[in-house]
Amino acid sequence: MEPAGPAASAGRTRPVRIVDVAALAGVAPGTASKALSGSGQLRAETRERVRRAADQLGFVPDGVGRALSSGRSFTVGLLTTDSIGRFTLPVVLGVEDALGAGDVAVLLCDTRDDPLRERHHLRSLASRRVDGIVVTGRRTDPRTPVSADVPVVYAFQPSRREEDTSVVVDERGGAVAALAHLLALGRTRVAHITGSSRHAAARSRAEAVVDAAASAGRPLVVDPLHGAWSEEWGRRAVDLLVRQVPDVDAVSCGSDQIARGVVDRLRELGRTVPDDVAVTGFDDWDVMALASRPPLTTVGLQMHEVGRTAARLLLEAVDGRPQPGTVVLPTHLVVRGSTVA
Amino acid sequence: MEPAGPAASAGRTRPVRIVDVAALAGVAPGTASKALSGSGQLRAETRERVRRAADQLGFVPDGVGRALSSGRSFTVGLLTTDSIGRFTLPVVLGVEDALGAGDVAVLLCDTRDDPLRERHHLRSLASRRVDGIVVTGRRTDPRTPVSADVPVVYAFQPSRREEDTSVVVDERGGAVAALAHLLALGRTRVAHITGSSRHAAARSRAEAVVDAAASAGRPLVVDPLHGAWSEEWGRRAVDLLVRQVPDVDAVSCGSDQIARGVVDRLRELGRTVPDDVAVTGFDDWDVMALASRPPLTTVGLQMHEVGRTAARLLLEAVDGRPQPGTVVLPTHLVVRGSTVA
DNA sequence: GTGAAAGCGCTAACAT
DNA sequence: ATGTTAGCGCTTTCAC
Repeated sequence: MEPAGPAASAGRTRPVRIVDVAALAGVAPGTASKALSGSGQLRAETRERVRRAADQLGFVPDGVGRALSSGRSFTVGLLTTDSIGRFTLPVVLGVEDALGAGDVAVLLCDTRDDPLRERHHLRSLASRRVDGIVVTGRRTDPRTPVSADVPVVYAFQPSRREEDTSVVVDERGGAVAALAHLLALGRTRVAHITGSSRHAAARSRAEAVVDAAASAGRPLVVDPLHGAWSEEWGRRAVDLLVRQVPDVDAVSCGSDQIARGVVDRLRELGRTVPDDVAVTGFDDWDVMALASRPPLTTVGLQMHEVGRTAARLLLEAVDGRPQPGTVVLPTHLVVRGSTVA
Repeated sequence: MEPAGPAASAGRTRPVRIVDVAALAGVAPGTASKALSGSGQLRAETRERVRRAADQLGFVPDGVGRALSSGRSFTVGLLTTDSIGRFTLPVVLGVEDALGAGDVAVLLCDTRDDPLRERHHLRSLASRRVDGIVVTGRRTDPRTPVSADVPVVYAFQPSRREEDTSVVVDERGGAVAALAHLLALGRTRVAHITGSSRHAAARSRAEAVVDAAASAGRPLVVDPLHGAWSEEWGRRAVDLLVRQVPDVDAVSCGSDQIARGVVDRLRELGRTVPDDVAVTGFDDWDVMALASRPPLTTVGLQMHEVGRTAARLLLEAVDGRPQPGTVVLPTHLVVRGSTVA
């Protein structure tokens, strides 16, 4: 098993080990280890000499050996409960970003909502001695906690157990901000169109809008319209809405997809957006928000930041400073043509 | 460092090692190892006894120890050259799918098109002693090969070096199939609207359409219109097109986004799709293809299969059976309402 | 067919 | 401040 693969390119030389570095630098392996890891008490000159030797030989420490002796693998697991999609993707990237910058690597595990697969992956992660696990999922409904022997942080989809560490987005705050924006524009007859009430996201956003509208003295003109998370539903909901409330002048939507359908249908019915009706979306999904005519005012979720924060909290926990509880990250209202001309 | 973390849940017991299993089964550690890995010559009865002991203790072999002694980490790297997106995502999932099913884990590395980051990640992968690397990227332009000491397979975006192993999609074939479909429908005045000619994908698809149209005796009514990969360009291109060729009766598009813009604008101009003008997309991106009115006939790319195939080829190479050269995967024409009523 | 022993490459505790 | 020693958990010769 010496020089095997033909696909190699540059230096297919027997890998350099720390003993080689130590020998070249004229020190003991243990000393070389300390010098390179920055631990222990070494003369600066020695440290430098070892470092140069390592550079010269192109030494890349063997993470496997290190993991075995140190008990830390410098690797974390990233468990996505449903297939990575539009929502989880930025979370994944945020995690990778925050971790990869150090030298912690990320093991990707996709469970596809299958408990069997989840167990399999947790086993696999355990056997690889990961230092911690980030769990993420597309829905916001709290999930059953995973059982692991290492710290776990939940990103976007929180754990049902409150003392676990979760990082979520302030959906209610975002929904309220969008509504406040509409009211500040002088709109008085606002409706809310959103997705299935079986999703916590739809429920909490709708509740927040209803409450905020009521306490502003401008209750919604109709109860929230629940349907699918699709453009098609957005279009259909508009038909229902204008029949009931012909003079509606603002629509707050539960997603950008719905909002795009709403905008399209309003235009087809001869209503001008935003002059006749102002519309807000939710998610700030560029593909929808920017392609819409006019582009959508919407609530940005900063999913990337959710991932980064989760990664940071995980590293803290791995270092023995767990932070139980849920961190709620603020959203960000992005104002575009669907509310102001 | 015994029972440390507070975040754990179920069995925070000192991990079971193979010596424990061996002791319970009444054999030597080496024998237990053989029994569990299925190697060596053992009496079936012994093998079974060890297996039961392992089950009973809930033994999960330590991958780190195993990697160190066996030289194989049962882990591969997944290097995405540009941020994982709509195209690379299914590839990533395909890779994870094909690998995770066995017990090979996937280390996720996102380089964001930054050569420095790429080097950093390659180093990280090398230090973790991955058994191989899958490289993927959103563009189809061949890329500079990566240099690694382990087998590498390129997925979707091929390597510039032909003897490397690459898995790509038959874009030309897909483009030709879409055109053939339009011609079979009896359309005679076909145009092609696509993305920037700086993308290999736009160029090769356009060339294929031009050639196939010409050799079918139905040359395109205008040269391919190159622009952006956006709905907006699709809409604008329609305006240009109908001015030049008022009686155009089919449009082949380089992407679903463009196709959706084309369909929308045609409808706004009073042309019926597909009766007056038939339109084909490319990618089969559900968000666009299904939300379009009518839904798009389009070329499915089977990116998931690209990932799976790449993973399989990588495992072969890791096992000492490299398969140099490029594998071209077929596309799949999905017929919907934008070409047939 | 099974046991004993020697490492894989590194770090950490202890000696010096 | 540096060298020495003893493992981390597993696999893999090589004896028996």
